[in-house]
Amino acid sequence: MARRRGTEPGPATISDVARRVGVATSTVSRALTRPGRVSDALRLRVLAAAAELGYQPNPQARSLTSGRTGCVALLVQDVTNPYFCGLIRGTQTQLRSRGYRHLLVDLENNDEIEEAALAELPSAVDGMVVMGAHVSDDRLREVARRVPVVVINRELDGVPSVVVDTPSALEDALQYLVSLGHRRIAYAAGPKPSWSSRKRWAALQGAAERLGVTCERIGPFSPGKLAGAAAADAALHIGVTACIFFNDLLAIGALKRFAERGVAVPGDISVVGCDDIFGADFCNPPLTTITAPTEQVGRTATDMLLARLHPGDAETAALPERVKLPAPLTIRASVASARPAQAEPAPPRPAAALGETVS
Amino acid sequence: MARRRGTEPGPATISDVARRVGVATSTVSRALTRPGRVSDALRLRVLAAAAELGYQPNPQARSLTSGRTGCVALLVQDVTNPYFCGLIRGTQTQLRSRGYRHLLVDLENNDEIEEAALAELPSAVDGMVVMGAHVSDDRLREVARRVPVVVINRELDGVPSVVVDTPSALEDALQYLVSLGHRRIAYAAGPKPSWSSRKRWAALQGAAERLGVTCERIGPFSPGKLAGAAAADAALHIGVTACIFFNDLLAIGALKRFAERGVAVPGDISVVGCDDIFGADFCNPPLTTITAPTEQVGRTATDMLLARLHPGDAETAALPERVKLPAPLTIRASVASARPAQAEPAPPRPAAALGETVS
DNA sequence: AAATGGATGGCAACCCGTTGCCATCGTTTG
DNA sequence: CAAACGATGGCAACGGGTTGCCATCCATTT
Repeated sequence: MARRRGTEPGPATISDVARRVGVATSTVSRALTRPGRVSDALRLRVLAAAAELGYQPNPQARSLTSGRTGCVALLVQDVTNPYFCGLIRGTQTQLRSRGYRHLLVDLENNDEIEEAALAELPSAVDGMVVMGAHVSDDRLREVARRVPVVVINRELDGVPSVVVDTPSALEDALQYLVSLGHRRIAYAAGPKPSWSSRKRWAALQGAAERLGVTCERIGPFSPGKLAGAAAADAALHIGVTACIFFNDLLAIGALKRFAERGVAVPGDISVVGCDDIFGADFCNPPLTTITAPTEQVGRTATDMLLARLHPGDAETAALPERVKLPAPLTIRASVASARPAQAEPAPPRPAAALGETVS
Repeated sequence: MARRRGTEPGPATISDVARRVGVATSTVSRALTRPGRVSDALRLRVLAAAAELGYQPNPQARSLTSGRTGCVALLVQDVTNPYFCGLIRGTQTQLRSRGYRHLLVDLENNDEIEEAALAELPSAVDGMVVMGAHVSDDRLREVARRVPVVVINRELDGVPSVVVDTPSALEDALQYLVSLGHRRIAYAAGPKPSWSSRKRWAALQGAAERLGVTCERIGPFSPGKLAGAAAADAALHIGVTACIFFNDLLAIGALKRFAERGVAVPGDISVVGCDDIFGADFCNPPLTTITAPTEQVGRTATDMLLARLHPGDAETAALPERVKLPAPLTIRASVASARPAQAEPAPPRPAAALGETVS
């Protein structure tokens, strides 16, 4: 191990400061972390000495005794998906303001990585905000017993959660489509294990029944632009006049596929997405979608976590166990009235030039 | 401090394992970290006991003696900008594969946050990958003396760097525009302190001179979609037939503004972006842009950092100090031939000169 | 004047691993 | 058969702070 040489190498330690001031290390420690525990005069001398020496407490040493690491982990399914940008920002902002550092873990949509992260992180962080699709509810509860956890877009007993109320907005969206004359509508589902996708589908089913229209499920599709092409083909195949997609990525991928096949959006088919990710407002046509307040989700989840980390703090006191954030339906140009009734589903038109606007 | 109660609460420690096996903690430590230093028989017994107790070494304690934290920080200007998604992914992948954790710091395009991060992080991480616009070269060098640093998209002596060779591609882009008949071209610059924007502008100036066309600079603009509207207006104001934007965000913002003002792209004005961010391929019209290999940038920068953290490792040995990654010009629909003769007196360059430059 | 008590600072144990050095023991070598 | 040596495991000192508990000291209170 590297021993202290005569001259002082590495960064200043607490005992350097103590020596300088002529007090015990314990006193320096208290001067820095327990304001009020030492006299003001002494505290100022300690602060001055610390500043002179450029002293910075060693976070590792501090966390060894305190048991706290000053780190909070955010687990996201796929950083490549712009949906998560807002989430990251919201989390980041709140953590910084409370002096925490932010460990980011990209699960790369991979269940092994997800499980590995869930197994190893609890010993390295003070808390976790988890948005993972593969882990089971039970396993998540188990992890939550080891370290404070807040889950996003999933609800389970015993673990605080923040969810976006996309399902309610989907009911609005369906009603909106029906009001425009659509009767046969499809839902392009997300991945099998996705809690969100199941909830969305359940809401749509219920609403379709109430409204007396058919809503068929197609998929599951993996939530990427590529799968959007498959979803588009499937929607065309069953001959619906409108399709609601599990998320915008899928919808945007479908938009491209429709254009390739010469199917006009919204002329031949109306498209609704979910989440309102970056790009949903400038794709072609701009997407009617459900706007998820992702940054607020990140902020809220982080606040809830911090409240559990510091019980008794006024700032974050009295946050409920479960938060459901409203998500407005954002109307853009990808939805229009259903075309007058047809006997047969629309046959694909001859392929148009890529990117050509069919309107 | 929470003392051990009779029953064992918290996670198992090394001395729990030692007691179980009936050896000293030092022996357990060596059995786990110095294969060969203890007999195989004993090592197996230790491993078995550790597994039974679910023992996980405490990362904090470990880093206290070793001096290494197992964390690497990535500093990005603005996580809200999808440009950084690829960067994050690339960094994340490499770090994970080498057993490091990933601290993400969003600088929120704010110089105070940037400086605070640069001041505090060195004591908390083993190394940093920095993509920050506000910090000065000198300050960065100073930080790099405290902790290994790799910078992205900036070159300075003494600090390893990874840059995207957008400037070269911009020269190609300019030549491409000229070959299509454009003579008056604008460059919408990024933020003043941006190293990248300066380099891009320098490359364009040089190329414009060689090609005998005018390239005017407008801006600086902050790199967001909103500023894109201002940039669009400025480009229209000076009456160019093509505009190259500092980045795609700006270009996409401009696209929207052009549409609002009834200016056809590429009919009335051609648009070129930089970076090929998420959305550049499905905006309207799809953007001709320069594709930055962001994920590769993240991977390369991380590899370079790890090479410095583990000198003598075969895997990452022999990486140069400076890496420049090529960025192809990606042609989409936002560029077209300049409209025939305008009121503006185009310099009478013979078309022949153009033919030669078309590649 | 004695008793009570709050403010202040020091001592030393402790958090959990890591590692330099030494003791022991069995084995190989001359 | 003794000297030398390699393999193996233990002791204890760290690393850099934090905190329970105690000793002082001075100021009230009665």
